[in-house]
Amino acid sequence: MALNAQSPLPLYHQLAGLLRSRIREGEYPTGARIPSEPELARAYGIGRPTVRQATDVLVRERLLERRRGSGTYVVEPPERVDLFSLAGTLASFERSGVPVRTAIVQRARRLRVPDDPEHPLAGRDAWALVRLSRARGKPVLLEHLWFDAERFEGLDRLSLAGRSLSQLAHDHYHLSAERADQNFRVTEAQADHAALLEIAPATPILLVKRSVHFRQAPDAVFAELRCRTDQLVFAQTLYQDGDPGPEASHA
Amino acid sequence: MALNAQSPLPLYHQLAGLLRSRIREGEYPTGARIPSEPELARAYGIGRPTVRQATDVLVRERLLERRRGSGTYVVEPPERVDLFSLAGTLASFERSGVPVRTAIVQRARRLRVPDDPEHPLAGRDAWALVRLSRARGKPVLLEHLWFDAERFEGLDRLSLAGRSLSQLAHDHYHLSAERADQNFRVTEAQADHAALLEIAPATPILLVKRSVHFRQAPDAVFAELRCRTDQLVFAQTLYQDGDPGPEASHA
DNA sequence: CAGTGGTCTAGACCACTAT
DNA sequence: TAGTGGTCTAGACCACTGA
Repeated sequence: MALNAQSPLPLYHQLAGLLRSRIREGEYPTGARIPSEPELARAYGIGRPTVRQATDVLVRERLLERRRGSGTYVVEPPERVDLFSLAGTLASFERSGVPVRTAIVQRARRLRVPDDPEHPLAGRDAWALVRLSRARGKPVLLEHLWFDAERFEGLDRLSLAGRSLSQLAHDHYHLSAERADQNFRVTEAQADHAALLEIAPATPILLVKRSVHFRQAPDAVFAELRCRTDQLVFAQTLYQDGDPGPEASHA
Repeated sequence: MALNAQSPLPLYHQLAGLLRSRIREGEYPTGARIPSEPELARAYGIGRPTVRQATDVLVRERLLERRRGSGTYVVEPPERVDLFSLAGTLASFERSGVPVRTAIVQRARRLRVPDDPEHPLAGRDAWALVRLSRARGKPVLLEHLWFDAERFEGLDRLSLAGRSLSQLAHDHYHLSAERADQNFRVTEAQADHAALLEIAPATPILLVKRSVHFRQAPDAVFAELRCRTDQLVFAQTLYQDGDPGPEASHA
């Protein structure tokens, strides 16, 4: 439970991780106030600036929120964009009462990715799998995913059902997604995709191509998402980076 | 040029602004190294932690990049998502050699926004305007924009042509966009929209509805973007918030 | 090797919130 | 008024980069 000053991992990072898991495990539930900065500093025998550095990380992750004069609080559900799917969207639907169920259509198999100028893994070995998500009994999202075979050694032996793939990448491979490039186009569904999505062939659907970048490995994951926007509206929230917001308003 | 310790604006924020304008004005061009942290601290008579706090802001804005042992450098063009349009996309096309031209289709006029559950300004007064963007001579993006009339008092008297609307909001109204919610659907173009986009009526297009939130004013801007993805692929980059990245790799 | 950013301490004063 | 977060100082040691 204590922090290790000898560890190569900085103290503020250790503390951030500690607080993060306490929040996830419910010790500090949503809306709760975490111990004050001086308290944490005393408790862990570190300086207050180091405590702030740790909570800074979590504030930027939108897990914590500071209220001057009052305390630091655990914030409402993250509502983050999940870079591995449109799961951010789907999760928000779950909350609104519409359950979303995701099933594996095709288990992970290793293959050589064929040539495709838009596919960052083209010509390399990858694990490929296909998932289908349903809401209100209707299929709404078909995902084709490719994972760099070297980076994700042994992916086929992991159980993927019902697990967040970004969580999996983090826990099993110590990879954290940093950035994703994606683009949007309207296309007509191919016959096989249409069948899975239960629509007529050539029905226009939303096609999103997404490339996920990790700090240690750019372009390690690629995904094609096909969305039935007649059944589910796909949403996201964008945050403008930068200013944590100064205390005073400008004159 | 000096910092003012009496100002209600924090020192680190003043310094961040100073550095930001020097970068914009070309004093520190792309790729250049800015003065070291100790140098800046000496030059402005402040502590090094305060200098770091200032450059932290710019690092999060992706304007600066730190290289340990070497220095802090001005980073390649921002490539940010412009919350007022798909201009991030369009700008990147500009760089790739495809010029994009935007014209006002309908000048700003004040109106009462009709009822619409998806329109955050419904029932309130707003400035409404319409823009059309072309690439390679073909229309690719039709934007309907609504600005809260109270927040954007006098918007009709400003010249909007060729100006970034987020720059305008910042310069004239001291509003900086913080967050945007948006959703994506495939729809069939209405007759009037189809005419402007030079496509057949009922052609499927991408419809993006976006609500822009400011620190001081949530939901002050709303936009409907209609995109011809057959001509231009709409792209964006998402950044995972959080970790600035610790120094050491984990064991 | 000198200089850089990365981390950390031990204080300090302030504006603000809750009571 | 006591406690909170917001800002700031003046140091320190370290790992790393580049000449």
